[in-house]
Amino acid sequence: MNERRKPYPFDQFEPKWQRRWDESQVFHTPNPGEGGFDPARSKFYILDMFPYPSGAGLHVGHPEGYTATDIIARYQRMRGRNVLHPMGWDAFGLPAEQYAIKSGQHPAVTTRENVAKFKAQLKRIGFSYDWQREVNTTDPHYYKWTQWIFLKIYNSWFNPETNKAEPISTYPGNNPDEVRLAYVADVPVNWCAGLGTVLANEEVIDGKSEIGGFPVVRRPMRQWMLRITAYAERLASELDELDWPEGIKLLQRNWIGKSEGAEIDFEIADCALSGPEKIRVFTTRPDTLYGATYMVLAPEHSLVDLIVTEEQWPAVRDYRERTARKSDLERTELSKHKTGVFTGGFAINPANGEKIPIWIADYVLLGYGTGAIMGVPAHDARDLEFARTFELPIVEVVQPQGDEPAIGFVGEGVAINSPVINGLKSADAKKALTEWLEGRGCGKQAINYKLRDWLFSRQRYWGEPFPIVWENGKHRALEERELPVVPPELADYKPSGSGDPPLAKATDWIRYSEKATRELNTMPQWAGSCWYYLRFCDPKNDERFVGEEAERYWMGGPKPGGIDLYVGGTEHAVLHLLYARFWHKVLFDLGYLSKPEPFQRLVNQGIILGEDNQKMSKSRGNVVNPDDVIDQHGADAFRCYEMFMGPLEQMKPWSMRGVEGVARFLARVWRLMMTENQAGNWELSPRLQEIPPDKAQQKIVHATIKKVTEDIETLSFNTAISQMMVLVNAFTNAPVLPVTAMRTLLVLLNPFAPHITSELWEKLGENFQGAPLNITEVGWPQHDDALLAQQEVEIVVQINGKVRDKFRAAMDASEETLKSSARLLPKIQEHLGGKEIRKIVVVPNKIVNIVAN
RNA sequence: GCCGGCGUGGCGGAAUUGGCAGACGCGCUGGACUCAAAAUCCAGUGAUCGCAAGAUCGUGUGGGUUCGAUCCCCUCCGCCGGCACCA
Repeated sequence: MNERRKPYPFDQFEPKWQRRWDESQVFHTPNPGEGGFDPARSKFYILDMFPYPSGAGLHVGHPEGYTATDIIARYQRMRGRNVLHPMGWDAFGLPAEQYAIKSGQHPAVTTRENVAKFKAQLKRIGFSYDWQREVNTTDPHYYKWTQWIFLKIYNSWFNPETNKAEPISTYPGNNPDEVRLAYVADVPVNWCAGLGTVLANEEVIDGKSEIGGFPVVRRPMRQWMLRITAYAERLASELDELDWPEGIKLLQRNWIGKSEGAEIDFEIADCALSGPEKIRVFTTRPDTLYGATYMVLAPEHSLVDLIVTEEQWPAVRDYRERTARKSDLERTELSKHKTGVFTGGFAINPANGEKIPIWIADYVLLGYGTGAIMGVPAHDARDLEFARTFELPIVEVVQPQGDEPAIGFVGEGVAINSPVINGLKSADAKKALTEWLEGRGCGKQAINYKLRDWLFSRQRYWGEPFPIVWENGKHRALEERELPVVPPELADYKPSGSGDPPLAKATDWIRYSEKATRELNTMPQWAGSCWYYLRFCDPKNDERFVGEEAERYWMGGPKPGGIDLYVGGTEHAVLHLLYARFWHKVLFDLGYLSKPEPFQRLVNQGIILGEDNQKMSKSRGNVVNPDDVIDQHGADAFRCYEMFMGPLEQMKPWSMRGVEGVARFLARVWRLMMTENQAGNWELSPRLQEIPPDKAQQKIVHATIKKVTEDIETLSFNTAISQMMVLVNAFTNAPVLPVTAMRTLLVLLNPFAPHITSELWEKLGENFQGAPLNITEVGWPQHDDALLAQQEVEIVVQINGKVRDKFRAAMDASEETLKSSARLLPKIQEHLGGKEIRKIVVVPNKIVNIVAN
């Protein structure tokens, strides 16, 4: 007999319960207005980041967050709330397309297979999703509305007066295409030849593509952009009210990168050209204007052509060409030392009227601020390096408060050598100088953001087509009734390499009408995940992206964010979480949504490492497959181990031994209530009896109710499980087991291990009355503080902070009583010897510390 | 370089308005059961010294505050994550 006997028959009852849940649809949550909806209950929307269904199937990292949310979903149902707990598929993406390129198989086929695999795996873990709400971003019924939302964005503009998005019809200007929230622009983009597509800034890491690690180069291309920068201020400030980890908020704030300062206009000296051209710079340190001894423009700056002199022209042209050829990677690597070229032109420092040389250098970026800076070498590290390289003058204008040298001092101090603001502290000097400039019409207060507009088009097949057609070189939106725009079948999905999208090959499909042709780009993978949480509220609605009542109910509530808890990985801290907030705010502004934010509370689960403490990867051979774990130890053990490993948010290594330990715990729970008869069948333990628990048992049961409840609320699942282990250990050798105590244990354990607890609950019900037959109908227990109260406490006695003895004393005994009892202890007397007591510190119910020498 | 997080037994981790460090689990050691093994149950398990009672040391390093510090402050070291010429 090779098959090792299971320590308890999970292999029989786990599939049984999963089938029953499926058949009875117990975890289906009706919407308001539907049959079975109970308006008396409050809502709880708990969401997982939906996965990309890859061919590799689920790995143990996915179910970590999913188990956490499942525990809370089941817990909240038992607390009597209407719980929305859905799952779906973020299924547009590169692997399916690349597989299609190789095999010719349509990506939809691959996707369908992978989804089936993922779904089967998730069901095997016993998650309580409402599968009637399943969504798939590649389903035309879904992406119809993704395209619809794009049209809303396209047909809106951001009104700075009202600080929100409005329909484009309210725009008073005469060229609405200039202000649309979705627009076309010739912009320097991140072109990735390896992937055959452009990428968003967020998708480029160290000059390489986030996916695949191919080199990325800057190249001007005509692309769709979303005006996310209009929302920079709100995206940053409205983070304040959200219950997110501070670290993630900071990551987003840094990405948005707000900085306050001033814009200052420098006149061009000896300008041979007609018209008073000026060069505008942005600075966060207007107080250092007197120290500006030169100026630098980005090589691509449009004014360079106007100011460069005859004899400097060859050098400038050469430098520009070299800069253009550099990839982002090279530009980063070469950032160590400064390069640049003098243009031959000069500008006038508006503070002191001095003539300062204008340079170009690639350390000044076209995309940030105005693409031009004033060089203040004394008080900026980069400017100092540049000035030293090219021997430009250095003028100190800030006096440090300490004894550091003024040159190279970048902190705040006192203004010097600056007639208008001398003696002022930096903060006041900034304000004073900005006002002074404003008065003379050559400067004003300004705010800048690092955030760029979102490059929203991709040269791919497997993505949402844009609901846009082109006619006479102009873009135009399709009508709502023309949605969804479904991509054509193709024989060859390969990108052309030139930047032409694969859709260019579908010559029939392209032709929209006699005169108009379709947009050939597709949307990036982020599009579908920007709003899937809304679709979950009402996934089958064909009239609207989400029904109004469903949206109000599930996405409503007293807080700014509608979703009560969102769990997922940190890798989405600035991508998905920023994009989704942006779309949400646009839809909110246009009146389609109840709340300005989507995700009220966010929790990031930590990465699970392999047993070797390394990141799991195929090449290392340390990947753990959930199916194998479930085969051996069952779904309940798998779930409990995932939670018992350590704090949810922490990175931690997998351990098969650890799984065994948790499986042993569940087996002990099983054997607590079941025994094996001589025929080898499990039957109810004769130790179970309908008697009240004794005092000690009652105390531990209520201590466990308290601890497990609190720990679920704070997502401290590991310590909740420990406490239940303590309880089981305490009952393991009891001659008689009170049924009520066992029932409480089963309810507490149910969210963690739903199968074994359902099975045992049912077995108990067959022999003992007085409880619902199904554990899902049971309410969550409440602990009784009176039962936890102690009459006696142990008092620790220390001498000079070292524990020397302990004694028991009545609860809330007076300080005097504790003092004298402690001093009378023989061990204490011995230790004190001839020492003189200088002081006695008493902490009631805890400690007596005798200070002596 | 800048920003953020973390550092506790052989291992995963627990403990915080500053009050018995090491809960729970793994591993290990011994015992019970067994012809034997597995499984299960019981006991022990931070280090050093000691037959023992017990003593001393101990939460990355060094210092400080305090009757008392894993917890608060300062210094340094290490690891992880993010940003990276952002003017």
